[in-house]
Amino acid sequence: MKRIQILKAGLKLFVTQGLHSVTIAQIAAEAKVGIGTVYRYFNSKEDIVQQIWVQQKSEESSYVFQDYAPLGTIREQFDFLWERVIRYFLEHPLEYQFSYQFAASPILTKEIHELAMKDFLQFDELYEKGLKKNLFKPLTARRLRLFTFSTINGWILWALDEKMVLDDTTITMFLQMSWDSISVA
Amino acid sequence: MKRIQILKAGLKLFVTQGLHSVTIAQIAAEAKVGIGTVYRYFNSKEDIVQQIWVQQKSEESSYVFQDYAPLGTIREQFDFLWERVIRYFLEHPLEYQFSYQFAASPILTKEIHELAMKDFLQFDELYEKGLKKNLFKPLTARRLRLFTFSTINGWILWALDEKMVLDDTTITMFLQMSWDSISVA
DNA sequence: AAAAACTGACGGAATATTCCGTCAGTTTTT
DNA sequence: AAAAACTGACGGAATATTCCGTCAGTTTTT
Repeated sequence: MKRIQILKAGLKLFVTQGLHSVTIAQIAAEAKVGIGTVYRYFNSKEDIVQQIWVQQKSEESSYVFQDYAPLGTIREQFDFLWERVIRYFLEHPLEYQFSYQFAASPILTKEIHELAMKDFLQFDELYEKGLKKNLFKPLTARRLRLFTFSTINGWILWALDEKMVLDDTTITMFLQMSWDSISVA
Repeated sequence: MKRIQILKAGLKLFVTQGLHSVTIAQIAAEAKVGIGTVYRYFNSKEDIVQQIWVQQKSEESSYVFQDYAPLGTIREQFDFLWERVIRYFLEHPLEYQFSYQFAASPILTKEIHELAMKDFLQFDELYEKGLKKNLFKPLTARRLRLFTFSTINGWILWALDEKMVLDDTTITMFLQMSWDSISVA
């Protein structure tokens, strides 16, 4: 419980103030917890960041894959999953910003990334199936997934930045754009 | 001269170690400059980051728009400019990572972003022309530009990460994907 | 030779981290 | 079943450590 409080507090502060200007004492205060307690659960500020990342990716994937069954056409599955990703981030702007800001941070090792990403590998199965049916441009499943993700990722960034209203029509168009970019003409 | 040395040193250290773990003394050492000298040119670490950003975007845009003349088809202009963007980043991985890592940082204010982005507005003219000819999906020029940029941005991230070999064929395909995502079917 | 630029040792403020007493809850003893 | 002993999470004061930013002395430029 306290551990989660600390993670949430850290996430909020890191996103709004930037890693370097957040002190452990601030995190403790925001989490309504003693400073010592922070050290009971974490070794350092970097450790907190790493654990937020893992926790975060885990929450994301639960949301995305909840009730997911790979039925229907590839396109339907594609839309189902990516729409979930989009909605998750739009509903959790703080978490999104954290995700964006730290994705390329040197604090997160390759090991942490792999650990955190393992739940997202289901995406690759989808792309594999699409490739077999010659729906996609000739890249590996992994690369197609990364491509779609980075597209969506950047798009959400400015959608939040410009406080765009994201109704169903907009999201549908966006999924169409993502699809068009990887599918064969 | 020393100012530029400091900016380059800061960029390198921030990217490889992360903002919070880089000290002014480290930057001074890397730049082969006294600590006091850093304070002669900059007020703080945050100030250094902001000035790196501005400097960086300025170098990028010089590279991208060098010898650019809006001739030929929209598609040709599109390819010309975005290929330049891609090549710039591929040739400057450190600069790319800096750009990626700090794009969403709370250190960079809206003012800094606007200042740094003003040289890239030429892109919007291109998109405006394309919109007039009904080549693109019905979004604003600004949004189409941001969309393409985020696509390319994310793509370069994993290209560098996976140490992909980026020959002309790959770049051509990639430009095709970016084009496909915004053009009308 | 005067002014400007530079250097890096140093003091002290800021911050991280440790350490220990407290106390609510649990287990053992009587 | 009451009392005593035990446990370990917790908080925050104390301490260790880092890091900033200044400034006296030095070098370079004009």
